[in-house]
Amino acid sequence: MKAALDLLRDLGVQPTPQRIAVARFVLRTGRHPTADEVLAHVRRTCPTASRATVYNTLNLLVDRGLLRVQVLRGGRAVYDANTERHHHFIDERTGAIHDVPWHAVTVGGTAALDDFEVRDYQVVMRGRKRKH
Amino acid sequence: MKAALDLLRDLGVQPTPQRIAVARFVLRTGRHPTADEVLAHVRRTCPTASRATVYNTLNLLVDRGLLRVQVLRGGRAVYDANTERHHHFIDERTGAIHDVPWHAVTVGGTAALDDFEVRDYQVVMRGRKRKH
DNA sequence: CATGCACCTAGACTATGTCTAAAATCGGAT
DNA sequence: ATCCGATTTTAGACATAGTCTAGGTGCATG
Repeated sequence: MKAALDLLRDLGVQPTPQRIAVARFVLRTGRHPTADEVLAHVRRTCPTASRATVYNTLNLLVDRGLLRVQVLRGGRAVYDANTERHHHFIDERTGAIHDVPWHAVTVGGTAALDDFEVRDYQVVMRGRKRKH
Repeated sequence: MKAALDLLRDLGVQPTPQRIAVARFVLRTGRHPTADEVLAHVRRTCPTASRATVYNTLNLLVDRGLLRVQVLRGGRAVYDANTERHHHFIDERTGAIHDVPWHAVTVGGTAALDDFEVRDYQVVMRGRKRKH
């Protein structure tokens, strides 16, 4: 994983401390943080960071394709650094969201739907994460 | 489809005019209305109906299993009278949500996931509805 | 130093949904 | 019919997520 600094530069975006802090956190974590979780984390190194800046930066990264946004956890938007196609598993107990690799699940029949031209899809699963 | 009045009685719930109006609309429409759409419709016959009552009644029907709630359309909850298992197709242009019959799409591999015990799942598709 | 530009901040604003206190209504007992 | 307690409804306050705006800061350039 490239440094957040370089990633921002590659986008032609000024690498301000606020943007670096957002990018560092959200692109490295394997979790699926909400905007407020990002804000809370960014404030640890950048205490005056505002809500608007965090949202602006997240939306910027989404626009540029480095990040995906999904409305999953009870109607809140979560940001997902995994931009490859994948499915999602939501733990009923904890609310945690886990990525499921694309090829772990097979889906058939979407091309045969008469009424719908399917351009994208994903499987959203719910249940319990197994302990090992 | 039974009358809304009888459905409410079967649930052991007092069939007030407000509840009947909510149930009639939401259980009969094939669309996937948001709470505000339900409220707007209910007010046509029951102009003083309040937001709280609509939410209370919708949540009641969800608890009793007559209705499903999904967070789909841009983070808003939509209510779905189709409580059978089915998938969803979201039209990118209009935002309209369409039901896709369970057997129109096949999903495999969910049982073989090592880390997750999948209790329920659905395929969420996006694209364009075909015109006929 | 003055100007302009990109950025950031605080807070106002909107929208969805929940909660509360008080008013209205219901059903049963008299 | 009337009273009473329980349920329901209402209006509005509140909570939360997210967007927008006005103003301020800092930096580069002339």
